[in-house]
Amino acid sequence: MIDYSLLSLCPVFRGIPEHETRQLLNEIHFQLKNYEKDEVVVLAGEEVKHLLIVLDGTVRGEMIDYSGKTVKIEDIEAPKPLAAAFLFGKENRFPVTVSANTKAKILAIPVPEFLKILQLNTRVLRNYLNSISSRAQFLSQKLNFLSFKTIREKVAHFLLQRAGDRFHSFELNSTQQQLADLFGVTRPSLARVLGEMQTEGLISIEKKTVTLLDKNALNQLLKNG
Amino acid sequence: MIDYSLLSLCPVFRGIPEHETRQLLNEIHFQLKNYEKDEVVVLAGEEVKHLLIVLDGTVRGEMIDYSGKTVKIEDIEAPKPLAAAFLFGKENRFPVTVSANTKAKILAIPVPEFLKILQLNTRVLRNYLNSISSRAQFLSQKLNFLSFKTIREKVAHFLLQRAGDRFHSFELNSTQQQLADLFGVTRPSLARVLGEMQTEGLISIEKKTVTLLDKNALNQLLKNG
DNA sequence: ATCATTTTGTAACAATTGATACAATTTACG
DNA sequence: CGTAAATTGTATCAATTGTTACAAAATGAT
Repeated sequence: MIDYSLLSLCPVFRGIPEHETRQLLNEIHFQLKNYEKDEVVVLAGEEVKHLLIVLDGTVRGEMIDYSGKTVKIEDIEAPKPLAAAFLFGKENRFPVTVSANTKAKILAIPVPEFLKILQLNTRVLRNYLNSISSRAQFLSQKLNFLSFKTIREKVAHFLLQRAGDRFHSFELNSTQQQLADLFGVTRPSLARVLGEMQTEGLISIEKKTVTLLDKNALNQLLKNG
Repeated sequence: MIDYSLLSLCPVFRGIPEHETRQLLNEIHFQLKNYEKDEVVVLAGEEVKHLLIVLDGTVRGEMIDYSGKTVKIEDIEAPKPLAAAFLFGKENRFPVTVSANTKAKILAIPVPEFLKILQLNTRVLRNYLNSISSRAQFLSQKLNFLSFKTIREKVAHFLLQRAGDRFHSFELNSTQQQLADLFGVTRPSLARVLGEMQTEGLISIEKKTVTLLDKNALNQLLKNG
């Protein structure tokens, strides 16, 4: 019924031998649900009572705006979990409405049963902790980055991080456009700031090599932000 | 040696009877470390190998900027954990250097031992999962909020969220200044946008009562952002 | 009710960034 | 090497927001 070799590709069960996964699932209650194309899997706002893992087919998450219309779409394929980050915490409700893109099979493990698994198997526990921790760290970094308001600050932060403690120059392996997208600004605006920083003697750019000429001044830019 | 009643006030051991906590700690290896005032507890960049819980005194986390100077300070008091969010995940290194503000006593539980506790006690597991999940959810919300670039978008999002699906008006219990701080903008800029929205017939403000006159238009603002 | 304090509305100007366009330079590839 | 494509530098103008200042309105305390 369940393709256990597929499950071991899922972030939660990664690195766990097939027979061990089979054994784990034997110890607990779970449900296998089949959905037809375009059938609704969960509604936004519904309480998250199960860990849902897509075993077959793909599903889509649709944001509903405040007037009730569909906005954004994100696809989730097998064998990915559906709401792994919302199983616990204060607001454990689905942020999106999920519908099946195709015929889909979904494994639903009730939260208390999943807790049992976490306590039975150290590897699953580590996998799960790692995945939500990584997510929190990723969000934290991104948030920290967004806290810099001006382009100058973002660039200074980026340059200093890339150079690290020891070095004063490094190779830039992305284009200005990619950088601009990362910063959420337009390409000409980024180029303007880079140009200004060069004329001010803060940095120098030679082809793809960036050299930091005045690290203290760059740091100063961050403090006064 | 350890004040177990204090430990039960710590987020990780919340709601666990004193004798149970004592029993749990008996099952594992841990260390109790004493620090003198201004002694360094951990260095930024060091790998996180233990869950650290402040049992006595207070410590401070100091960000080190790229030139090696101290920047920001955050105080952590007993009985709070030190790096609970960085025990797992890809980048499990301390983001800050931590020093003792006063004489301090710190409980250090090695990560593998903490994993044991998580598997022994469901309540501790739930506590810990809830705390890092809540953190991720909080960050996610904040990030989502910051994704709105213009003040109009931020205001529209805020208004629609506050009103919810059903209502068209609500009481504002904060001042414009507080709202402006929340949005990360200046007070006059916020007032300007609120004024514009009123003349455009999107909202009306009467004292502290905000009424949404055109929810569809407000939603439209978010989509085209 | 009156007065001091806080909050809000508004205006003028500066600073920053976005949008668009185009030339100069670099890169990739035959 | 030479040419097409991609990337970068730069300019101009519009839009948004910040800064500063001050008056109007609301609030709170006496």
